[in-house]
Amino acid sequence: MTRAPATEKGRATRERILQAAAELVAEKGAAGMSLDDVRARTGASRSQLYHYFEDRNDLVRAVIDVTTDAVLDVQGDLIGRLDSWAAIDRWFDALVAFQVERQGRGGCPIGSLAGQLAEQDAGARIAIANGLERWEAHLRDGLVGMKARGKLRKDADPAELATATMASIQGGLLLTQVRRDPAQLRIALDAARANLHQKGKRR
Amino acid sequence: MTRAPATEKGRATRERILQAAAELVAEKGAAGMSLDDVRARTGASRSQLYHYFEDRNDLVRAVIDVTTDAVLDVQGDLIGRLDSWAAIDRWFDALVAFQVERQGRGGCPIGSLAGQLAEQDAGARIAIANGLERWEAHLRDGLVGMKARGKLRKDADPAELATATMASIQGGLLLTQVRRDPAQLRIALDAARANLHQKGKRR
DNA sequence: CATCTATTGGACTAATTAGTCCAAACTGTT
DNA sequence: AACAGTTTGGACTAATTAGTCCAATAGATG
Repeated sequence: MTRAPATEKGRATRERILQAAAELVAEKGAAGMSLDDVRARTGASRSQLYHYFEDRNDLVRAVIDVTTDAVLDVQGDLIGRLDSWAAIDRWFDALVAFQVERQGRGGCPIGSLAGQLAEQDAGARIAIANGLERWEAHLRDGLVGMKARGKLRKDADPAELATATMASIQGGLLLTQVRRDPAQLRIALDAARANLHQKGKRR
Repeated sequence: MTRAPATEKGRATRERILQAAAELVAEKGAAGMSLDDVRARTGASRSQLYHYFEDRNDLVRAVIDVTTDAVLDVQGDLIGRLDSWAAIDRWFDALVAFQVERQGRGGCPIGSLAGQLAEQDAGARIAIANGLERWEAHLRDGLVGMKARGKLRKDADPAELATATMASIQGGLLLTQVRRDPAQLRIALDAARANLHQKGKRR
């Protein structure tokens, strides 16, 4: 049978494979990651790949989860308490700073996978949706808290605000990636911030 | 030599190949489109592919351009005169309606290619950037006109507003695609609209 | 130690891939 | 009809791909 490692050694092997696969997907895209690449980078044998993963798709889906973990991890504390304007500003600034550092390369590691996999593999699409949901939940929770403390107008809908903000983030990252210009994300986030502050309900 | 067809017949062949390639990229992703797929769908021989295109990458880049044409074309008149609130609302409504019709599938044909190609092929990245720029230019032009006619506040920056709006569109489409829920785009566009109306300058 | 399971090596298959090349067929021009 | 350039057919190469299978080894457990 495949899948869950029973020993510590097995767990380490699985981890090694998964880590290498995630790197390769980030470097060469999901379609560009080959099992031979993974083997070359880890020294693992074919048997090991198929011992810990059903098949290629299973590995890719695991990569999505591990990539989500990494994205949330890199945002660290910032994302944990998004319940004040100052915290949100710090978070936005960090997102932009990260893109400046990377010179606009790479886009969103999760969002990029959407275009690559959403229409090709239903399981992958769900995994990506889950990843984005985990992300969005942090913001939504923060906004709920802010509303409770009267920092948001009374008829504001934290869920919708969180969604609109995520859209600005993803779109801003996409434009940043394609144009190699972090200012694109800055502009999108400034607009997202204004929308959060927005006082009047529309539509 | 390759490239430009000299006769009408040649032009038709090139067009047939390009059309099939664009369909296949839309269906199976850029990496999933194989030259044999194109051959099968068009009945073209290998020589024909390499007669009209340098290589696979050249074909993909041509697909990007033709896809951009199609995206702008489908938005037809709506996109030509985005110089009133009513026109913008009609445009947004049409974008959402289109996603409802497609049940949230597919995302943005251009934006999806970004995640697939931006980091793998510099030429493709440029082509995508050009495509998005052509799109954004329509909105920017409309906003410039609105500002001239006093429909936008005096210190509004049409270029930045257009960029922020494009980010909302792309992000909204990405969320719609991943979640199979056109309401995601609706929410993003409502926020974009509010931002366009925005009176106060921030930052 | 004996045994059972987890882990690993690696040969092998079968299919698909992009790209090259040469000769044939077609088309318009003189 | 003869010629020149364009277009086409398709065999061929060389590389890469995911996946299967069997036997060997390592490690834990009684």
